[in-house]
Amino acid sequence: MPGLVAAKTRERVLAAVLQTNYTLNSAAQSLRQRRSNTVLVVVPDIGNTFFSEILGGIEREASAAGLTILIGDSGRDKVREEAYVRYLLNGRADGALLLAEPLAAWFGFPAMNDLGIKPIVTISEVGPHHPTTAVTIDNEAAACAAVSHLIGQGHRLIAHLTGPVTNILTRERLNGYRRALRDAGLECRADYQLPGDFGVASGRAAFDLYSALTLKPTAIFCANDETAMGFISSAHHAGIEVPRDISVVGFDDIHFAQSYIPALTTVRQPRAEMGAAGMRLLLSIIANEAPPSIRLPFELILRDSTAVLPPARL
Amino acid sequence: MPGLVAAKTRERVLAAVLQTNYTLNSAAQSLRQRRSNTVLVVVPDIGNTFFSEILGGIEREASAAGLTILIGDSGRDKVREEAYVRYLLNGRADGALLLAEPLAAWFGFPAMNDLGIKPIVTISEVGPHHPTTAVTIDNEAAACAAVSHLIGQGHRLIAHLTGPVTNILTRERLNGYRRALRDAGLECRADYQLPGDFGVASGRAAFDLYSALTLKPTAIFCANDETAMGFISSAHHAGIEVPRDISVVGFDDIHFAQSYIPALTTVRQPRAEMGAAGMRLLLSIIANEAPPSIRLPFELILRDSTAVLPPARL
DNA sequence: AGTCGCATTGTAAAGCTTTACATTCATGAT
DNA sequence: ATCATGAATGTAAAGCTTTACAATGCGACT
Repeated sequence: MPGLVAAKTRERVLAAVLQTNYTLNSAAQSLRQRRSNTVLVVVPDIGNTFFSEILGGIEREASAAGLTILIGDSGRDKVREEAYVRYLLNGRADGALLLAEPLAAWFGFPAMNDLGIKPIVTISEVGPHHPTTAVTIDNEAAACAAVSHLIGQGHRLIAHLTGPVTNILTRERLNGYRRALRDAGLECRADYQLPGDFGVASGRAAFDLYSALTLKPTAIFCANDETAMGFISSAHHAGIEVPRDISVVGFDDIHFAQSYIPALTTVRQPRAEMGAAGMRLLLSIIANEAPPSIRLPFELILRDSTAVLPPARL
Repeated sequence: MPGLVAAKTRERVLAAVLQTNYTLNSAAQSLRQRRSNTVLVVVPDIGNTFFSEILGGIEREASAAGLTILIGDSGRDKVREEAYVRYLLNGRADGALLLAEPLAAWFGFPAMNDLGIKPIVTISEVGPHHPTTAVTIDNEAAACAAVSHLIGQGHRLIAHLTGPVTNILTRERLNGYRRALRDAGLECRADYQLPGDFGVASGRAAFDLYSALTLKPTAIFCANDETAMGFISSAHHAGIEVPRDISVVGFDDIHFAQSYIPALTTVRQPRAEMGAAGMRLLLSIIANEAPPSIRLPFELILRDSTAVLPPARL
């Protein structure tokens, strides 16, 4: 390899390259190398800011490894997600990073299962039916910490605005909520569990349910920040102020949480790091290793949407 | 073509396909077809919610046309954006949709200019130096409408929180702001133009500048919703309430604008439609047509962050 | 009945890069 | 001086699909 090529030869080649506008054709490259140097990232909803920061982490790690990321928006739609499964089978991507609980489709192809190691990593949500290597936080502990904080502030009547029933995160956070109440010897009322779906609108709708309650909760733990904002927004329009009349805790610490009025008390997930860690796991799997799943720490961020319960209201 | 293939032959082939787990290899396909059936979408910041909805529109139109979209986050970084230019040259994408003013790099390759028609469409921002086919709104008129609304509410002292100086949108919206003032015979004070950069933090910083003004504006027109939220958030912490003490108008009508407290008066851009229209333009260019640029209508959305100026304060 | 044309099927090449292998050359050692 | 070893260069094939072209066959028309 010493001389590699003579200087003048190199020069002539480079000149020719410039003249001809020669560039590598990545299709031919992929074909011969039998890999695409691309990883697929499937997000359930690209409009949801929660995923953006994760994508940032993924992107950073991917470009460091010289990989391209192909972002697919499944819209939580089965058919669309199945279309993305094809991307792996077609060789358009070497592996997939799923930002939602993986559908069965990801495991329905022998080609996928033939490999002892599946080039799939799940971030944030881990599926109980089809376990993959995953990056998560301890949602139950986080929810428990959030609710315990409210209890510490003197709240005894604490509602929970849940996520969509089918989602694993919803169940985990609900369990954490229940555990915190139980540990404090508080009652776990069924009518205090308000249904939501992680969307702003469902937060608004939840406020109507709250309004209809005869014994009003003094605090509410929301399954994510968006629903919390929807709830607070509706409350504001009804003359109910946060945290004066009710304390609200969110989940995720999305970008706008700290600029909201009131600034939102919430649980921060290290989203960029989750994305980066997920990508590193995937690279490791593609390199035929079998890395263990990762659980990252969460952090309770105290801001202005929660307050100590005035003694008079106890 | 009548019989095409006999039923039993078809059956046998299909059986073989199943047995062998045969799937089309897209690399080979791209290589032979000399196109990738993929379009590149370059966003300056995937974490910015403004772009999400545009992406949604692009995605919808693309999947209808059987195309894959490859989303690249340039991070407003020249080097990274130049890397994406390669995607076109490499044949990894058949065309590009740019969600920011295109850099010179997009036009630096003969291969690109050789084609009379460049497979590039710009959405939202159109570059004056390197004009491409584009989808825009009339930013100047929109800004003018927003400021005129404030004037109609009795405001005479109206500030403007600008975007980053290098951005074309900043200039257009600033022009609209000035025009509205001029048309109303109002003074256009230099110290009422507060610098921003479309980020929440710059909105916060702008509030400090506002605080330092001796003659306080009674209204402010912000170049986008994020800076408006930053401004309002800081104001709130300082005991200045919107719209009681100052009216605020944003721009973009991002997802959270209506759930903000107060709900934001803002200019709505038809983002999904802008994305869809951009994709249609690109498809048309790829099909070797030369479609004209498109200008879509905007809409002034009146919410709670603006109010009629009390006569006492005139 | 022969020829022409249409339709279908089959075969081969093109598309561009990478990898593997063979060949050549040079250098060092026996 | 010859052989062996290593490096460097050159050649060919592989990777998978699509497209173009040739060939085959059948039916219809003259």
